[in-house]
Amino acid sequence: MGAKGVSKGAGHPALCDVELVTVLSALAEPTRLRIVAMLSEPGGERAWKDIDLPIAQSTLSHHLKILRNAGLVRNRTEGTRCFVSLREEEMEGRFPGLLETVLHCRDR
Amino acid sequence: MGAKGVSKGAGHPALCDVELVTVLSALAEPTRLRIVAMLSEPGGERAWKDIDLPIAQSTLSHHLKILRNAGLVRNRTEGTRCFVSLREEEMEGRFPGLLETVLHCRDR
DNA sequence: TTCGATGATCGACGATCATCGAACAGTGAC
DNA sequence: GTCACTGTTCGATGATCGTCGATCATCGAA
Repeated sequence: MGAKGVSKGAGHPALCDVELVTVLSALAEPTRLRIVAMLSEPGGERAWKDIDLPIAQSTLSHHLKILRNAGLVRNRTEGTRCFVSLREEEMEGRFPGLLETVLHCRDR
Repeated sequence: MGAKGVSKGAGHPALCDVELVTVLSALAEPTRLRIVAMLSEPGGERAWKDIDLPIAQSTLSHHLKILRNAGLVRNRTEGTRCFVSLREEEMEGRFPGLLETVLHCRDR
């Protein structure tokens, strides 16, 4: 166990260890940007299975891992299910305004 | 010639044709992010030769092309010399706050 | 016209990436 | 225990990327 009681293979990095370029790389991919935008909608948390995109399950898992490593999203396991959410406040502390600006630019 | 009297092999895209993901991809590389930060410093315009980084000349040309295609920088040819500058106001019109936020996040 | 300088373009290379199906590991239900 | 379900991990494959040296096109100067 890393820092908290986290989910399976994950491991969430401390935001201070995350580089800006890592975050930008994570966001610079259409599918991942779409996931982040989806998670930013009201409701906050999203069940894994509710993220339905035209990609294989293993591909989605791969993208979520990249978003996790970039400190953008958080995994929470509840029983056999998994929930994903944005690390909005923490990202705001590390990279002020970044997430909000990117999301705002996305749907202008 | 594309739209304006532009420089050599370049061709600057209209900002409305540039996708957000393209901009993020362009910024998601250490060398290019460094170039953009360099161009954002007081003085605005930079002579090609004054951009000295530990990379080959052809590599720099390649990175500047990517930044150009992303609408981030502009090339101006004067005789045999070339000057590079940020398209700050135009980027602000297309992606409000993005450039400023990213640059601010870079050197916190 | 010939020369030197400048910056773009051209392969080529190794590395990284997005994608997939298959196999694996953890959980709750039976 | 066994089964079904869920999400991760493992290769593998084809595409893209960053990098380089070499070549090319353009310009001012001699």
